[in-house]
Formats: sequence, C-alpha cells, structure tokens
Amino acid sequence: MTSTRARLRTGPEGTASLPSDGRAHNLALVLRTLHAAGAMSRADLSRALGLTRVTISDLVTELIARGHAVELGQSDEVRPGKPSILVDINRRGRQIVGLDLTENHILRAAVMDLDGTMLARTDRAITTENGAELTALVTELAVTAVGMATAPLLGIGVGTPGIVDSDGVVTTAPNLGWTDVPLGALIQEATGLPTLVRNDADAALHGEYTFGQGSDDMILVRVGRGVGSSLMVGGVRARGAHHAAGEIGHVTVGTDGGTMCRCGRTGCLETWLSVPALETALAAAALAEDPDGATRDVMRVAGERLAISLAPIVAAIDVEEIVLCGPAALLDGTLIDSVRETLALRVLPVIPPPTTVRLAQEPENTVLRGTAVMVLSSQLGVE
Amino acid sequence: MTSTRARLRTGPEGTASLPSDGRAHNLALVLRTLHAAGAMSRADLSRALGLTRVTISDLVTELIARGHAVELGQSDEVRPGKPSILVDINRRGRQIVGLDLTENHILRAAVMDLDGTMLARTDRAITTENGAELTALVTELAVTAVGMATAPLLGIGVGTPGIVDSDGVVTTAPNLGWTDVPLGALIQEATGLPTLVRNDADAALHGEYTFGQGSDDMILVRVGRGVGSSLMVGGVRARGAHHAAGEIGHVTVGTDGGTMCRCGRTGCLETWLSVPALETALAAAALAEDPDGATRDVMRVAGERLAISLAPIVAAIDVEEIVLCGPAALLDGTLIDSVRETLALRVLPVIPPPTTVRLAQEPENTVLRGTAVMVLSSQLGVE
DNA sequence: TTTTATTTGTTAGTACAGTTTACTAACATT
DNA sequence: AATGTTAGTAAACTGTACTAACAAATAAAA
Repeated sequence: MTSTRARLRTGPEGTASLPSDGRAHNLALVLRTLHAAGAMSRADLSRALGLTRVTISDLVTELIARGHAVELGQSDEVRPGKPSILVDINRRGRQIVGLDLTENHILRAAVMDLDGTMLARTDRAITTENGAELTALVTELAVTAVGMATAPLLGIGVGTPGIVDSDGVVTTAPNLGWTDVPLGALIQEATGLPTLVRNDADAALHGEYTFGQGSDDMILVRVGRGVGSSLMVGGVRARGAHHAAGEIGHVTVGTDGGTMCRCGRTGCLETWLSVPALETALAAAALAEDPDGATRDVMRVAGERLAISLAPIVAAIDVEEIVLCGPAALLDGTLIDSVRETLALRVLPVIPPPTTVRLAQEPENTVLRGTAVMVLSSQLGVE
Repeated sequence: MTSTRARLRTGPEGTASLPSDGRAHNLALVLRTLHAAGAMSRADLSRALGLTRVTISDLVTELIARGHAVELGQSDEVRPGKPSILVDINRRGRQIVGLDLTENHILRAAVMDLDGTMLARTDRAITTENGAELTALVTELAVTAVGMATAPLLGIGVGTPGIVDSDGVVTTAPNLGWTDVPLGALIQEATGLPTLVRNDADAALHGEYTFGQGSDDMILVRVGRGVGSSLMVGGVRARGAHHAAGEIGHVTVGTDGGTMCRCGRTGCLETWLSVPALETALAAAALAEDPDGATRDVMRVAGERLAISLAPIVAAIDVEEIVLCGPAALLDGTLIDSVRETLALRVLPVIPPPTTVRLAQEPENTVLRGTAVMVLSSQLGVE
C-alpha cells in the first residue's frame, strides 16, 4: 500500500494512561509542592496547582492518612476570612538513609530528614579489596544506619562509583572490584527497606539540582579518584543508551598527546584532572624553581583541559550551569578560573548570558543529600 | 523552622493532571500505534495498548468523527470468530505542508501525506538579502504549497536554520538575515493553518528518528553552509537553556590552532567541515602534486575534526548513533570512515557495542519529512 | 448439515477522579 | 450588629475507563 512504512516515535511514553495514574501524579505533585515551597494551606495548594479546593482537600486527606503529610495548625496571618490550616509534608516524621561509597578508603552513611538535614552519621574503613567482602561491609553499614533512625524510614539511597542500571545492579565499578553486583536487592533484603542505587555523580547532580538552585540544563563534574559527570538535560537526567551517560573520564582531550592513562591510552581527561593526577603534578611542582608559579600552571592546565572537553557538550546541550564537585582546595581558585576563561574562548555564546561555572555548595554532603532526593522522588512516583 | 529549605525539582512536569489529559494521551497513543504498525482492528489495538476493547472502541469512534482515522473494511484473515474491521490512521485523507529553508539559494516546499510520501513540490529562488522581503517570499511559498494540497491539511511545518523558540519565533538566523521574526505566526495568519517552526537540524533529527530507525540517544549532524546538530537524549530532543542546543558550529576543535572563522576566532568546527570550507580545501587539493591523496587527506582531516568535537558529547550522553546529514558526495567514504576511526580512538567504549555512525537515508528529504513528523506529533498533543 | 467454539464489537451498568454549585465556619471591617 | 471575605466541605454532575453480558459472524467439529 504505502511505500514508506514508518514508526512514529515521539518519546518514551508507550503506555496507555489511566485515571488512577493522574491521581498518583497529583498526589506526588502536592507533596513536591509542599517540599519545595514549604507549609501552605489547602487553598494555597489549589491556587498553586490549578486544581479546585475540593480536589486538593481530597488529595490532602489521603496524604495525611498515609502519613506523608501533616497539619501544622492555623496560620497566624491576619486578614479577613476563616483562618487557614497549614499543611506540610511530614518533614520530621519520616527519614531517609543515605550511603556514599565514593571516597577512597571509607564508606559513609547518614540518616537525614526530608529536608536533607543530617541527623546521624556513621562510617566504615574499607579494609578489603575483595568485592564480596566489601558488599557485606556495605550491607552491614546500611543495617547499622537503619538502626540509628528515629522515625519511620522512607527508604535507602546509595551513591556509588561505576555504572548502575535502573534495577540497582552495579554493572561495573572497577574501584570497588564489583561486576554485576545486585547491590540494591542485597541491601533491600538485609534491611527490608526500598533501596535505590545510583551512580555517585548522578546522586550529586540531583543533590545540587534540588538543594543548590540548580538549572534544568546543567552538568555536574565530579573530581575524585577518577573523573565522572552527570547531566541534566531539559530537567531530566541523561541516562544514556547503555546507562553510561556521564562517563567522560576516558575521553581524549586535545590534539597534542598527553600522559599515559591506566586505560592504556594517552591524553584522557583523568590524566589531567583526577585527584591522584593533580597530587602527582603538584608534588613535582613543589620541587620546581618557582613552586608557586609551577603550582598555578598545574591548576591552569587542568582547568583548560576540563574546559576543552566540556566545550562541545556545553554547546551541544546549551548548558546553563557547570558545577564542580570535589576537593575545594584543589578546584577553587586558579583551576575554576581557568575553566571559565577557556570555556569563554572555545564556545561562541549564541545568546547571553554565558554558562556559569561554580563549585558544589557542600561537596562532602552533596552525594548523601542527592541520594535522599532520589529516594524521595522515587517514593513520589518520579523516575 | 528548617535550616535547609530546598526545592524538590524533579523534572519539567509541574502541572496537575486531569482525566481529560489522560484521554488526550490515549487518543494520541492510538493514532501513533496505527501510524507505526499500520492498519489493525479495535481488538488488536486493545491487545497492543492494554486498554479494553470497549475503551478502544470509544477512542476509535472519536478519532473517526474527527477525521483522523478511517475504517478500511473487513480483514480477510481466515480464522474462527467474527471478522474484524481494520482501522487505520487517515493516511491519504489528510496532508501536511513542509518548508525547508536550509539550502543556500532556494526555498523548498512540499505537500506530503501522513506517511511522509512526497505528493507535490514547489520552490522559490532566493532573490533578496533583505530579511523582510524574504519573509514575504516564504509566506507566499507557503500559501502556494497550501494551494497544491488535495486533501485537508493538518498543518504546516517549517525547518529553518538559526535559533527558534517554542512559539515559532526565529530568534536569530544570520544566513537569512532574520532576528526575532515571528515566522510561525505570520504563516499561520497567511494560511489559516497551524504552523510549527523548528530549527532545520531539529526537524532532520525527528525525520531520521521516525523514518530512519533512529535511536533514543542519537546525534544528527547537519553539514551545509554551516554545521549544526540536534540531539535526542533519552527519546526527547534536547532544547537547551536558551533554545540553542545543537549549535556546535563555532566550538573550537583541538589544541593546535586552525583557520580563521567568520565568527572572528580560529579553529571552529565550521572551518573544517562546512560545505564551503570543504569545497575550498578540495579546490586546493585538486592542484596538489597528488590530487587523489590530497583530497583524501582533506576528507580524513574533516572527519577527524568532527569526531574530536563529538567525542566528549558521545561519552557524556552515551550516544548510540550518529547520523550525518548533508551532501553524500562529500560525507560518504573517507570522511565518515575517518569519523568512525577517530571516535574509536578517543572514546573508551564502556559497554559494547560502540556508537554507530551513518549517513541520513535521504538527506534531501530528511528536513521536509521531519517537519511532517513534527506537525503530526504536535497535532497529537506531543511536545 | 447441525452443533460447538471462537472472536469481534456493542450495550448496559459500575467505579473513580475531578468539577461545579452551594453551603457552613470563622474571621476583619465598618 | 451588619457586611464582606476566605477556608474548607457536602452533594450532584461530567467524563473516563472498567466489568459483565450479549449478538453477529465465522471456522471447526460432530
């Protein structure tokens, strides 16, 4: 009949929509609005979301019954009319456990409330190179952290280096000696709590997006033992065709060679920017004739190389904001200035203002906060 | 009250969901399914979408009443039970007008059916450098094309170089001498038809995605007078913070200088890869001692430079497929091979298979088909 | 040839989500 | 004390999709 038989593909949505889906969406929307804007009355919610007061009342009743929302009593604002009753998400009544597995020799865990406030912390030294033993250590840490919670837990969030699929299986994590480890399922079994495992940079991105005035089009670059990144594109995190989006550590930078990388090639971003690479370069600089100048040079070059590799991404995605997450002692100052300068030289800003470059707000907590955000989002039916 | 007051931002969906939204979604879903898989019975649709036969019947009734779907008569398959009635999208009964403004000296227009089949064509030579006169020429062309339609038109799609906002205003199009031209509104007024204006690379991306077995994570690179691109990230086109996603023509490539660009800087991708740049280089190569070798060198270098600038993007987005859209005489062969080789050298494939690189299927029609896809999608409530 | 099984599409009635309309309660203002 | 305003709720209505039941049309079996 027709010469061309095409597939009209218009996005990921391939499933039919039921009225109950809309209900779930609206319930989540109410909670998100409360989480974002703070306590407000049912009438406020009605105005904010465009649903009627009747519907909002119904939704709020259901949320309170579930324990997700609470009434805080009458608002004290002075104006005509019946005083309103403030409703808020159950901020203190629910908690989240977060695990951060990104540091070199230590596993960190924390109990947080729904605002991301740190309520308790614990950690474990990494005493083994064996993947299975490490898995046991992580689950034990999770169980311990769960025991420290003082309110019902919504779930557990884990930020780990490596590639993680959407079911919480760590496909590859060379630093931790893991291949196809079903970490999410293991922790879920040990604790009985819904567990969400994500790449550390992805967690950090969500943390910075939510708690750091993030943009809908941003890149977070995580500098640690290696270099990773995570991208928000149009308000949605890029996942990639193989769940490997953000893995920019082993992209060749520049056309003028470079140092040999542990991946066997030369000129990878990691050879210029990772913490070990920087420390080696700084140690050499300290012995130079002009240590201060040599140190600045190291930082300047590292920033340049990062900017060189980011420039095509910035242009292609039209990125608004770049956030660097890592040791401020290394990243702040010369390095970040160099990133800004080089980026301005290599990307023609089509429309001002140009891309901003900044450090993460609390680099040491960004991943943990991010895991909390992801757990909450997941509970609200997002992702 | 709380020390940290955060915004829980979890994506673009900030609006409440009404039951009617679900209905619209399901109507669109039925049409998309028919468009993709061809004519089928109501019972088939029910099985494919998971809705009941009753609901599907109701949806189909509405679509037929609107003129978007038609009954094709009984299926002739032999099996027990009442014969089914085939339903199909109204492929021939509705048409779409597409405009392609990307070529150097000519404006192209076509009437297409919903399968993207070309039914009629017309064009206009660009006889002016004046932006306003050109606008008049484009609207006149649109009116002419509308007059060539032989069935009711769903709308008009326009693919233009430059940056276009979501309301169809061309913010910047240096090649056409346009700044803040409300092209969509002008054509809509002149023709009385809903008009969708998009960047040419974005249109080509949609065309290739729909008609070319595209991937959910792909880049389309358009090589013409300049170099542009468009990215599909997770099945959604990247728009960018300033509607400028894909503008990679003026990113500096490499760290070894380059030719002066019309933007005033050196080493831009356009200085290596655009059609004018390639033609200049090829003319020089033809005078060399070894014309064939010199020609191959030109192509090889152009491919290298494209791959160098794409490498960070490929890694960051975890791209599955790269499509080149432009003159096959230039792009096919040495150039595209060089892209493949250089990409393999500069990106460490985390998980096989690696990114594929190919040419667009019918480069000269890709943009036009893409505009048709966009108009149809838009009619179905997508975007 | 008759009966049985199967499949399609429709009608009738139900559950659920959200709306409109109309109400009570509680306040400030005059 | 009268008036107007705002919050929250109750009842009835609209729209969406569901289950249950059925007629029509056919192939396959008896």
